[in-house]
Amino acid sequence: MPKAMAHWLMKSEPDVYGIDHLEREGTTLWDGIRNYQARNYMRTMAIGDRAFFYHSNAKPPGIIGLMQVVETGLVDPSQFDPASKYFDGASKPEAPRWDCVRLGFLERFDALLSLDQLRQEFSAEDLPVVRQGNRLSILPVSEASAQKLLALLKLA
DNA sequence: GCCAACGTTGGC
DNA sequence: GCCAACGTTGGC
Repeated sequence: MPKAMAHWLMKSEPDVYGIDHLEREGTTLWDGIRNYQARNYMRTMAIGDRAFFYHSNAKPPGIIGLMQVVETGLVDPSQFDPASKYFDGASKPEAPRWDCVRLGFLERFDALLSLDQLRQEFSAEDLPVVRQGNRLSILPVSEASAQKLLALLKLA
């Protein structure tokens, strides 16, 4: 039996890169991740995995769309670009410190599922993004929570 | 604009 | 290896 696809939650600020940008471009390199835990989660992603697109620093913040992993194990080019805010002088091309994945647009939901609503429906154990102070921009979503999220998002 | 949470850095 | 200082995230 094939391994079941995993689900993720990935944050981005809509003013910087939101669901509108992704819908327009079709796919995007999820670059600029400079947190080891988030990077390590990306390393465990497989092609076909799905990710909920979460708008952070938005009014209100919440889940707005669905993406699919289309390419894995890519070197993040911004770490070598001195003009980039994500430039990392300590990372060497022969041993890149940061990598990323490519994500494809799947769906934009009719209504955003706000953080307030998420807090009503999920505990911090079931969906870590609702935990106060959680700054990690990439989080795993359990299969049960993913199915519940999809049901809630389709209902809206 | 404030500030809680928390990862990272650097002195020792 | 400890931990204080610092910087960043991101909700409010």
